Amino acid sequence: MPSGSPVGSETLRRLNTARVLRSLRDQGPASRSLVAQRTGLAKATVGAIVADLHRLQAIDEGPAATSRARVVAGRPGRPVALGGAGTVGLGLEVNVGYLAATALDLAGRTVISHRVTAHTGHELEALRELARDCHQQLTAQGRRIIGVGVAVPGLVSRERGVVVAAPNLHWHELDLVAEVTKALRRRGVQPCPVRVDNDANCSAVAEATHGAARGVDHVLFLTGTVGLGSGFVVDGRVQRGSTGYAGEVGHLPIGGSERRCACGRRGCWETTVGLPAMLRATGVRVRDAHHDPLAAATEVARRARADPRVRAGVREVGGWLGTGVVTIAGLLDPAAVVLGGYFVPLGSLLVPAVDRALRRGMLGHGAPRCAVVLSTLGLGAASTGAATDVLSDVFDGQVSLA
Amino acid sequence: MPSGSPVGSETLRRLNTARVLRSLRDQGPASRSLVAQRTGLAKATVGAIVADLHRLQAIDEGPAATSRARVVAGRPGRPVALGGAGTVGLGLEVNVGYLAATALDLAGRTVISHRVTAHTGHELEALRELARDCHQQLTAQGRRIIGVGVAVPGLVSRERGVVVAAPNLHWHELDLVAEVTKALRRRGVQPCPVRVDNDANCSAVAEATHGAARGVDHVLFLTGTVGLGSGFVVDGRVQRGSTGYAGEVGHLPIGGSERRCACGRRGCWETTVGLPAMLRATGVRVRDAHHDPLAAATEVARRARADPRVRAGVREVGGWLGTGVVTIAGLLDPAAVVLGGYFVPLGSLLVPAVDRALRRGMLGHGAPRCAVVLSTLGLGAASTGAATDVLSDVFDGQVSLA
DNA sequence: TTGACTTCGTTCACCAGTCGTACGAAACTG
DNA sequence: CAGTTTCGTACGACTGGTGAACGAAGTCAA
Repeated sequence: MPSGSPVGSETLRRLNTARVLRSLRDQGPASRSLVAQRTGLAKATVGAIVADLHRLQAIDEGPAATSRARVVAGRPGRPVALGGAGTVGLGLEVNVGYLAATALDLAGRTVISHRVTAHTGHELEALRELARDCHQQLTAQGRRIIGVGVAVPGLVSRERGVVVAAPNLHWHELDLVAEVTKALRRRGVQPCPVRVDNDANCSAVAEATHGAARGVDHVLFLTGTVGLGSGFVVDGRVQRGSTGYAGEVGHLPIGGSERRCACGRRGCWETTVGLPAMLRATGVRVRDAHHDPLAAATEVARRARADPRVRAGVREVGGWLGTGVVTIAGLLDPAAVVLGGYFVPLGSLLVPAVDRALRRGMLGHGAPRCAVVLSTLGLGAASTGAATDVLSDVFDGQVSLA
Repeated sequence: MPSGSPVGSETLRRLNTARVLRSLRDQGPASRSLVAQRTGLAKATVGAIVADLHRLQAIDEGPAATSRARVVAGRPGRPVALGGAGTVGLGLEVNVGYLAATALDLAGRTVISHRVTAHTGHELEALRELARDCHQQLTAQGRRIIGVGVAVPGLVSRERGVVVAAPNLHWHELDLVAEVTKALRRRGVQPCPVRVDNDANCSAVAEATHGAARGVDHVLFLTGTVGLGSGFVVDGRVQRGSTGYAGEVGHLPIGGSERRCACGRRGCWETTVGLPAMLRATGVRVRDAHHDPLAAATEVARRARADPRVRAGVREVGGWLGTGVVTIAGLLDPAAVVLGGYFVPLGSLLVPAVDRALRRGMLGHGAPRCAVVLSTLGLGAASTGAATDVLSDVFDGQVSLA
């Protein structure tokens, strides 16, 4: 129960502005009068809020509907839609060898989408440069950046803005928020807030908002790489647990494997469903699988089409995947499970396996079964999610646009 | 993201009133001026809010501090404390053969604490009567009942106010909210809102607010009965998942048991840590264990003191309990795990076992380990939690006291 | 005892925000 | 072109929070 800041009348405006924004996002463009109806606010209030948003270039005001489309008599309303040329959230992803950037406007449209490679070991410099470039590009367009989110493959402390440990990048206790903030500092420009998050969490947000599970309230995202990542998103917000370690599923004792895990223990789930386990089960050998899990999985999928033994191997891994999903889904009760990462190329075999496990394993009670779907966002997921997370502060009324 | 109701100025007052109440609850009694400092509100605002609360008998105004206790010069403040004779939340628990009632005031003090037995099959009548009695008793004291929460051993739909299935009570699709509301209806008295919840969820709330994990932000509660119940409480609120089945941990595939479960499948966790499993592992035979798990566990504990083989059995079950806790805690990342139900009498053996499993099983990364503690609330836990849940609407600012 | 000093709680004028009503604007209908 | 319907805004009333000012109620020291 965070104490937050004292509640004055500007909070009221922020909350009601957020109401209007959510209505426009979730129920589509509408006239002021319809928005008033949908939100329960007075017409005058909506008028004032829309005027504010217009001034901030957060919305587009369409022309009156053409006469043929209208049904009733009376003065036609001027439809208002999210968009405008003003406000964006910027999401950045750092990873081994590459970086990605996505900027989204309030309507969820992609304003910037970059992907650059970086020399291993020089990711931080590349990130600083990418952040600067995007910032410059957006401000040159006259846009205001609500905030910057950075997705990192590792453990992060959100409160401190620090990457606690990102082994693949060889980062430890790196104050990434400070780094990026410094990179964006420029004279005459007020600094925009920067935050850090785990890349799987970001991807989860992206899938729950723009991707395969768009609009679903409780979404479990599982991504296969060399290890395993996950994120649980409720109403657009990641559930983090007390220390932020919630969702570190790779090392849960699931699957009863006796193989020793990289973490030093035995029985970790990822020793049965990580990419190495998949390659082992299928007998497929791929060079440099660690550096490109997607290519490796695509190769496995290709071989599986011809070779029944490879298919059987994929199904075996799918079984372990299903076992874990049953446990996690039984505990969290998501409405949808999204599989991402290397699971995607193998989806045609893995999704049915997980689905079957869920059908067998979940308690019935007549509840609607949770859906299993494949990630649709691909490589831009993490940066998209980071940008979305920044924007959701506005839609939640936690932050003012002004 | 629930749409809620439109935000007017009375919402502002509700939110700020909640701020004041939380400050008094979490940081103790204080003068108006200190509350203003703690909440960030203006002195004038706090004065107005306190006046409102006083009028509603939600607070007690103490005398000025005695001169000897004071440190600084200046006019002494009149300390304000939660309490008053006005506002309470009422919690009811139905179970097989007995019912319990707890009424709490805003300070968390127990105003009513009843426990009655009921003939099996007649629990609903007994519940109606108990609700009526408590209601009458409280209104006779001039108290206002914010709401009534009913704890039920079974699956409930909170939105519909319906008990979906409570096998032990032989209830199916029972509209319990309607039943209790009807029982409380009386001419001249405005109806007070009634809600239903699972009993384990209620107990979890109670432990996280008044019990063994008081004040902890993320609390996992596990209660052993014939089966297994759980609840995950974040900042005083139960996490329910998309369909309300979150926390149905008994039938998760944990522990690798091959024994057939009552649900018809194999491998359910409760076949290794439920009361029958404990009796099996220890070789202790108790008559009517199903009807009094606590007595059965107490008998096991007694025998364990003398017989090392019984101790070994308890430890074996403790090991399975630990395995499951590691999985669940790894996923949810609670700051504390509270063991309740039949686990309590066996705590001196089970807590160390679970603790050990956590030490071995959780990823380190230097994070503070999550604590394992025993429930302290005993049989009143569920009704206390139901009452607490009702009151937390006030502390969250979702409901006005007026 | 008394006056200086400090802190508390309230009063008051002001501001921000929402609401309902009224009214002009902008369409359609016949 | 008058009648009708709906849209969007202007305006006054009301609620609630805020800072400044002020009386109240203590302590402290001469």
